[in-house]
Amino acid sequence: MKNDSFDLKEKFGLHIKRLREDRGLALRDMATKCELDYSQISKIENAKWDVQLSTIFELAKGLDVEAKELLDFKI
Amino acid sequence: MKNDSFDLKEKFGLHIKRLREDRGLALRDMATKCELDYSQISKIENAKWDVQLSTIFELAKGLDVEAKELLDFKI
DNA sequence: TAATTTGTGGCAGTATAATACCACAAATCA
DNA sequence: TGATTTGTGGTATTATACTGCCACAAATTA
Repeated sequence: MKNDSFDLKEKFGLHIKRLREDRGLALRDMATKCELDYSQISKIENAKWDVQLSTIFELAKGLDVEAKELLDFKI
Repeated sequence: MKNDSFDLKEKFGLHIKRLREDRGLALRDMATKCELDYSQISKIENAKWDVQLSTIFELAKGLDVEAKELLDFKI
């Protein structure tokens, strides 16, 4: 895996978590809005995975945002 | 894999290819600017892979754009 | 206190992204 | 024409994302 130095996964996970909490969504709520298991989302937020493109688009569905907004954070 | 219906990988690949060609970069040129093999980039452009987050950021380095711009296309 | 909600993390199995090569054909150029 | 550049695709191996489930503790609520 690349980009390990500046901990991309961690920044991404925190960004997702922030967006979710801003919307007052529980993991289980968000999971009902997309094709992801709530435990998956938890793992993503906690930087366990280097998520794939299709997963990013699912997260966007769950958060009602455009996918590109999910990459809008400082690395 | 999710999002199969609207062919996310294909749209993404075409978007990458367009950005690269707009910059007059050959695959081998672009590959020198990031931690990707030129044959990898070819496969991504041709929708062979559901790329990971870290790979998206590498592609962005190779194209001198912000990662979020790589998700800025219509699905 | 009791019941519910919430987040975390474990598990096993499957699919596939990533890596690092290389060969080849077609296009481009000298 | 001959040399170089360019894109495509093959291969074998390794790592890990994903799936779907579930148990648990802590926090929240009634």
